[in-house]
Amino acid sequence: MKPDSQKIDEADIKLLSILQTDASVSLEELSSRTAMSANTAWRRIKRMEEAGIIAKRVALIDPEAVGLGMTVFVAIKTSDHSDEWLENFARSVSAIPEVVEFYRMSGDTDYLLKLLVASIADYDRVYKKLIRSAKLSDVSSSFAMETIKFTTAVPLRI
Amino acid sequence: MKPDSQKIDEADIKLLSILQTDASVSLEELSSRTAMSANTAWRRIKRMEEAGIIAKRVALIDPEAVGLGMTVFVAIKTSDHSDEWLENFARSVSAIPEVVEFYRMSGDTDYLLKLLVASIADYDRVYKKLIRSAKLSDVSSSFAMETIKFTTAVPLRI
DNA sequence: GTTGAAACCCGCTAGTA
DNA sequence: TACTAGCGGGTTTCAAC
Repeated sequence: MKPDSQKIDEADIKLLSILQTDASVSLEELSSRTAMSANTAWRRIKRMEEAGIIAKRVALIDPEAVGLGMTVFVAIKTSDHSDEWLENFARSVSAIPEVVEFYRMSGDTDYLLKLLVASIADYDRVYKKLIRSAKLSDVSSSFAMETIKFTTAVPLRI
Repeated sequence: MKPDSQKIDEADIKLLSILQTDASVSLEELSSRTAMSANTAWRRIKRMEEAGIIAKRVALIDPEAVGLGMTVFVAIKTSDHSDEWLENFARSVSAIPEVVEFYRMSGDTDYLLKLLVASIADYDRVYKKLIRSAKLSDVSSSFAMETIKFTTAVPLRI
C-alpha cells in the first residue's frame, strides 16, 4: 500500500492539481494540459493511487441541494478520562453521519466537530445523540451563517 | 443549471450514497447494487449533475502523503467594518490556497478558517499572509493534534 | 529501465421502440 | 424501461530510445 514514500515531482503536482479540481477529465486532455503522453499520465496516476497519495475519487454533493444547509461547529472540553473512554468516544462520535469532521485539538477545546444538519431541530436531534453516546458535559456550539469557501483541494506546492 | 429544484427519491439517495463514497464504480456495478438498470442509473446521475446536486467529481488527496500534516483553525473577530472591507476580506482570504474552509459565524468569533499547512514555519508564513492581506487584529489559532474523522460524504436521509 | 504510440476492448452515451 | 449500436477512453502491449 505504501511502498517507501515515493517522491512527488512537478509533473505529479500538475496532475494532482487538475484531478483534485475535476476528476472527470480524460487522459487525453490531461496529457495535452501537462505536456506528457497519455499513458505516462496514466502510469503516474496509477502509481499515486497505489501509494495512497490519491486516496479516492468521489462525487461531491452540494449540501444545500439536499437540504443540509446548516453547518455547526461543536467544541468539546473533557476533564480527565481513561483511555478506553477516549477510544469509545472517538468511535461512537465518528459513527454519527452528521459529524463530517472530527479533530483532537491542542489548547482550550479538546475536540472540535463539524456537523452538517438540515435545521435547528435536526441539530438538536444530533446534539442529543452526541451527548448521549459519549456522556459529555462541557459542549458549546457555534453556527456558521455562511460558507464563504469550502474546497477539498489541498495546497500543493513545488 | 438549477431547473426547479427536483425532488430526490430513495433511488437517487442510493446512487448518491455510493458515488459520494466512491465515484469510480461502474454503471454496471451501480445498477446491480441499486436494483435499477444501468441506463436508469446513468440518467438519474446525469439529471442530478445537471441539477447541481452532484457538484463535481474530484480526486481526494491524502494531505499527510503530500506533506500537509498540520490542520489549523483560525478564529477571527472583527470590530465594525464597512461592506467593501468585508468583501475584500472574503475575496483575499478565499484566494489563499492553504485556507480550505472559511465560514462566517454567529456568536463569539466572526469568522472561522481551516488551514492545511506543512509545519509551524509554514503556518507562520500563511498567518503573516493572512493578517497582511486583510489587516486583521483579533486572531487566534488552534492546532489539530489528530484528525479523527474527515469525510466529504454528506448525511443523506430518506 | 523508461517513454511514447498504437491497438484492444470494455463501458459510457444516446437514440429508438 | 429495455435494447442496441456507436464511440470515446482506460488499459495493455510492444517497440524504440
